[in-house]
Amino acid sequence: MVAVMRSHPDLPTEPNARIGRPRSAEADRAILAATRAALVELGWSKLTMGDVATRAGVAKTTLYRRWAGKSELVVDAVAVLFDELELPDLGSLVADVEAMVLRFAALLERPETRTAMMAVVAEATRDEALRKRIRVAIVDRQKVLVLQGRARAQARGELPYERDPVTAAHNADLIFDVIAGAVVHRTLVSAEPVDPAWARRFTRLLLHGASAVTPRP
Amino acid sequence: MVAVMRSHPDLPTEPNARIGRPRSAEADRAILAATRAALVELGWSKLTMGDVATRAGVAKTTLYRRWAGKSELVVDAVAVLFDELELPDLGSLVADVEAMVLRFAALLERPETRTAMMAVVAEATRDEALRKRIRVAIVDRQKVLVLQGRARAQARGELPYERDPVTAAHNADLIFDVIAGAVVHRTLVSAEPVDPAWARRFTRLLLHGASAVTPRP
DNA sequence: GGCTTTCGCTACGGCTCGTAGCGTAACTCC
DNA sequence: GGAGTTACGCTACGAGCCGTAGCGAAAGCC
Repeated sequence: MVAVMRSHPDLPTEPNARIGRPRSAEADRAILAATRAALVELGWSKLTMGDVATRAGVAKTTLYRRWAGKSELVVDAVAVLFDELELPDLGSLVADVEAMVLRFAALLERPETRTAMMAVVAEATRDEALRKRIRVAIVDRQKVLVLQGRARAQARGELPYERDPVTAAHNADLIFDVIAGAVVHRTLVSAEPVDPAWARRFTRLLLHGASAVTPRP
Repeated sequence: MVAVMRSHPDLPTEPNARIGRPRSAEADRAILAATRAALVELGWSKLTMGDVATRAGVAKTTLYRRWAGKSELVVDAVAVLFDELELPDLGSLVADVEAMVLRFAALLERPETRTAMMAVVAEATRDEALRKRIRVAIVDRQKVLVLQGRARAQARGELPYERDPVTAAHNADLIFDVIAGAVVHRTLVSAEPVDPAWARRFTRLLLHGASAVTPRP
């Protein structure tokens, strides 16, 4: 997540231990924290590199030595928040999904992530490198949770084991897009809260389908 | 969709027929078209008001007389594209949903919408007025399609009629967030194509649930 | 001590923003 | 036809941010 834009890769010496003055890890910490603070106070669009540098007590040039621009910086600043996400084990697939939805939504409702996520994804539509950065720093880590949840549910006998690995991967990707997409859309586009009642309705829909949301009399 | 920021509402005379030089409808057309062209060529972040004005053959001040800023302008410019969305009647709920998903995805894969949608939603997280503008200009019109689809499916006997109107509204909102959210997430975050195969898998999941994506032997 | 890299600082050209001020054009009401 | 009102194109401007260059000093390796 750190260590970006080094002038030239490790050709001369062995991979670890480069020469010259090392980069201050403390500065990294301060910059990322300052970025999150600025996101909360100003939001994505009014956040400027100069302001972040001032908040962090660092020169503006130091920022540009490590991050190519605002988008890359914000991705790294927000990514650590997603690392706190964990899949709870509540004994049943329904309970696990519901809890996961609520945790994910709580994260998206924080002002930092709320204003940052959509913005960086928007930037990424025209920037392949940024897209990859978002994927490895944020998206892929969430997708792991889906895989964990499925494995648990299969062990419990709540979901069938898939024989074809291609189908299995397809299903995992699909379910991930549905869960993340629905929560994001509800939170950021519809701008309505993801409360326990919504999580319950959504989970019911996800597991049993639209035909079952209102059971026939 | 037009007619914004008029200096004072129609107090003196009757509602229609205001005094003074009327606004050029041709200019509106040219500006919105220029905005879409700029979105395609430059993308959201590099689009500037001055550039749009030049493309449209209009003075920059004319833009600011009608739109408060970039976000509002782009919302209106993209909104007309969503008006082309229609719900096909293919005889079954499955076929209708699949077709709708593909049409919606095709719209999101266009360069104009691709770069614009996420960006304006990101701006809207800190701007209630902009959020409302997006809702009435884009979101609510799509939600109607869900209501249409449900009505048809109910008439066909594919979905149960809901007695409680509150539950009915909840379900419609939920299904809307799931469909739109999943397609948007797949297209813009996962950055993978929504092809007929994906649409089929998604529709199956939506209608019958995760327990049914891989039928038990 | 030599070498290399990072750091803070200052300064800069370039771009975009959003507005003000003007004279002119278009339209309505009397 | 004239008076009143609003929209338009144009120019100019201060303000803010961007991203970089150039410097001397600091902090590590050989």
